[in-house]
Amino acid sequence: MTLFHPAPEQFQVENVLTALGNPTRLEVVRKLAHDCEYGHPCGTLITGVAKSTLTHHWRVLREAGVIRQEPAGRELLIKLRRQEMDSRFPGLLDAVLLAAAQAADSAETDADAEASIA
Amino acid sequence: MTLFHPAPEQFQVENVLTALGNPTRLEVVRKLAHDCEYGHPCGTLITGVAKSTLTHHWRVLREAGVIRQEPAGRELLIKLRRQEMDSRFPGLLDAVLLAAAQAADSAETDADAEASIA
DNA sequence: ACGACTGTACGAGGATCTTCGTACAGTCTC
DNA sequence: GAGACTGTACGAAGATCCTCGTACAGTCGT
Repeated sequence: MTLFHPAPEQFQVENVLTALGNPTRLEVVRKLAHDCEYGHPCGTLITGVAKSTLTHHWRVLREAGVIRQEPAGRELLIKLRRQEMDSRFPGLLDAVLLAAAQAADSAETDADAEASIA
Repeated sequence: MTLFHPAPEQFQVENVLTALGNPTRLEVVRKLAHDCEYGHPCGTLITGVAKSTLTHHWRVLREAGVIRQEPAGRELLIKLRRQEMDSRFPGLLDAVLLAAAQAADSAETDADAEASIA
């Protein structure tokens, strides 16, 4: 049961975009980007989702080249493959993260606006 | 039958990434980016695909905010909404187009390599 | 008005994605 | 070794996506 990690030359734009095009996965990637030095155990990033569902999302992200999963004891530490992604697709990850951050900001602003109305 | 075009504030990252995550649509966007001043009629961008299939792809791209469809006589001219996309998600479209161009290059290199072997 | 043309709308089939529950493999602690 | 823990593998159900054929609306020429 060795997990497949593609080499940077094997990264495909479509796969990366599809992987990041899912709200759950995009949220995970945002959290990982926040402190990308340390790896996070699989179970600590998202709550309220079944384990097997998460496994599915890890697979999609991993096979697109977005994340790396490294065994550490009985856990698998997840890290963003930021450097490799940047070297293959310069600026892509940054642009997506920036866009996602903007979306989160405007969502907060909306919530504030609604709250101030109520 | 007025086609819906979202305002830039309504653009959502997930939709844009999903729209660009499809090979057919990404190819279309690349062609549009090549000369984004002029609009292309719907039928002139891709061949070998059913009309109704194209209509589906135009809808996905349009509702994500990537393209605009303007009536012109009996045709609909398609343009990239590059400026609006850039103002909402800075650098995103450029990064995707760059990545797609790199992918196309490496595909050509692969083809050349295979051809030189054969 | 009529026919040719461009492209959307609708419905259907097949493939893929998302989610879940359950079962299992490895690892850590006692 | 027994039990708790982390996460994958597998199978299934439901939703969504992709593709197509056909039918229709609007426009241009004659």
